[in-house]
Amino acid sequence: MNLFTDIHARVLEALRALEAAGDLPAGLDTGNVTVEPPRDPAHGDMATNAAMVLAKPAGARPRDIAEALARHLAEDPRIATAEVAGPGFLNLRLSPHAWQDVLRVALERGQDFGRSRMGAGQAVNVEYVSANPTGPLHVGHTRGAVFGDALASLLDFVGYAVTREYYINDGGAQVDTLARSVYLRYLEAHGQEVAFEEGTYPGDYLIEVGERLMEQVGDAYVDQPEAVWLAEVRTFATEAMMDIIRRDLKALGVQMDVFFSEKSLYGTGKIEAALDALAEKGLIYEGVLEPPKGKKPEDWEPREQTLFRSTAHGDDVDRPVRKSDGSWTYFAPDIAYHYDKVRRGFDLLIDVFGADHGGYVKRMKAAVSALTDGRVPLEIKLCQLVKLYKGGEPFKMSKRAGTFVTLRDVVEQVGPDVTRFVMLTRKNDAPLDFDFDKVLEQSKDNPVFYVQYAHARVCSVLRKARAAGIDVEDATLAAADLGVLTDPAELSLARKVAEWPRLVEIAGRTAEPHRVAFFLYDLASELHSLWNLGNDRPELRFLQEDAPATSQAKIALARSVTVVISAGLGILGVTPVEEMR
RNA sequence: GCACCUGUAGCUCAGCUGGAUAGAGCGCUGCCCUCCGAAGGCAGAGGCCCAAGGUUCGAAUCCUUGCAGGUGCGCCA
Repeated sequence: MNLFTDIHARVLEALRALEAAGDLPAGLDTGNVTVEPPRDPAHGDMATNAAMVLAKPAGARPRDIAEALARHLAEDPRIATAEVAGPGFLNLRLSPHAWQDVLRVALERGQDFGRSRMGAGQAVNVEYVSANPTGPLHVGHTRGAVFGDALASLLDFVGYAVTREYYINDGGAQVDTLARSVYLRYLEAHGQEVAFEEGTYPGDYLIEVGERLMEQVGDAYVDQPEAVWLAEVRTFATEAMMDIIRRDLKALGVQMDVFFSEKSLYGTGKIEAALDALAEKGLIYEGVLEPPKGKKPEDWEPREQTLFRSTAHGDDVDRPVRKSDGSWTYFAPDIAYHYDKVRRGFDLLIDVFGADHGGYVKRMKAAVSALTDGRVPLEIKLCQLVKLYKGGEPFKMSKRAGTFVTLRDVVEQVGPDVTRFVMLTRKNDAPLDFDFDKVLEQSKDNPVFYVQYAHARVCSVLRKARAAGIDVEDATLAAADLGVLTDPAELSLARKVAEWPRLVEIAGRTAEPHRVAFFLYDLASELHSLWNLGNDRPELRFLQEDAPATSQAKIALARSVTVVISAGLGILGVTPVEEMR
């Protein structure tokens, strides 16, 4: 149930009636007709631009159309008044029972209030995190993980069939480096002195992996040449790292459906098959790239490589899929991976990348566009950097200084709920400040607290009502007579609740989960505002001790707010709290 | 040099994919507790929406150009 789309449909119906009556020419394009909440609430509950959009094609004056439309709409019982205003807006004011109905629906549907069929069950694959299995996840990955996860939940909520996927980069040379580094830790576990030279990973996190390797193989690899152990240790090390990564993701509340191994693309003909598919379209050729202008690499020399004609699909230059020594570039398995996703039947692909991979967007889109002849869209969401602060002071991340902040550090210090909410209080393409102290502050500066507080306040009212012997089960509240909710402050809050279904659809359409976080903040703000009015005006308090029926109506309003808050927090992956501590 | 992202209140940012007089929080100035938890609320001041053109009934939003900041740019994944 989305009151805005309902009224929108009603407006279109009225327009068709005007056409039928000859008041408007037939066959007008109503695609641009909108029904939205006006910026200024004084203008009413909803406004439609229909008259202005249609004036020109209909060859009529906007105000005339608006007035004719107003006469039709006034017949609808949900619409109290329809007034023409400004250049031709039609401002609608809904009758209180329209809003009261929304509250009833919210209580009846609970967590599913606002669920939409917008996605029409289309299969969408959301790929996120996809960090190299060579080290633990850090703060940057954390943002991508939270964003991707919330986006996946959001799309699910608006009616897509979502698959959450992690691409393991276990195919390249960095896995050999990982294996060698683990081997050093393994020798160390056997009591040897080792040195971590340039090109190895000296991080402490590999100590336990080396120890586990020792437990498993004893001294079998000690003082043996690489040929003996490299392949085995590579597999062991990647699996060990993926265990760590999975554990960290779990601590953050992220659960993947699929872990896809890059390695599985090698030696199986999958890369070749993907490139063959491109070759069949004449998009693969041998050639030499021009050096980038302005910033020419020191050791530039022309080389003949196998290239993908990505410029045919919107890229700026063609991209190599094979190095000059004949081995694959990173791009080649990536093409094969996306080809695989396409062949698994997804209608839409979404990749969540870090901002440092921005340069990769066009070629990846070009590849998918070429492989599917443009049938399967690939949307790439870039997450900007996270800037860390502690007590207002910038907090530099440095491996050498030992201030390498991992996902685990963050989650252990502030908890998964706070981490997730804060990471979603900014657009994905804007940089994010994360202050370890401020995010834990219990004040209204802190949006996490503010939203949770609103939820907890209502829970507290419910507890008190039960103690007073009032039935506040959702079913009872939904059946209560909500007609007593007529105060402007109460209707204003109900209006906000009614906006939720519309808001999630917008958030889903734009793939912007941060909109949910901002909406919850606004909603919480409205609740706090009404709550505070109760200080001076006792009749606005949710709990009316001597009037159970009135209490039920008012509590129904409050409860519907928490229904939306917990649904919204659910999308963000945050657990609502019942009381503050 | 090129590509992508970002320029909105003193600060940090929203702005519903073109709507009416541009919003919130912090900070600043004043109010409101024998209270349903004030861990909060109310009011006020504060704007050339980076700049200049264009598109149209209408632009912070779309297009062009410029300026500023960030990110990236063939054998790194």
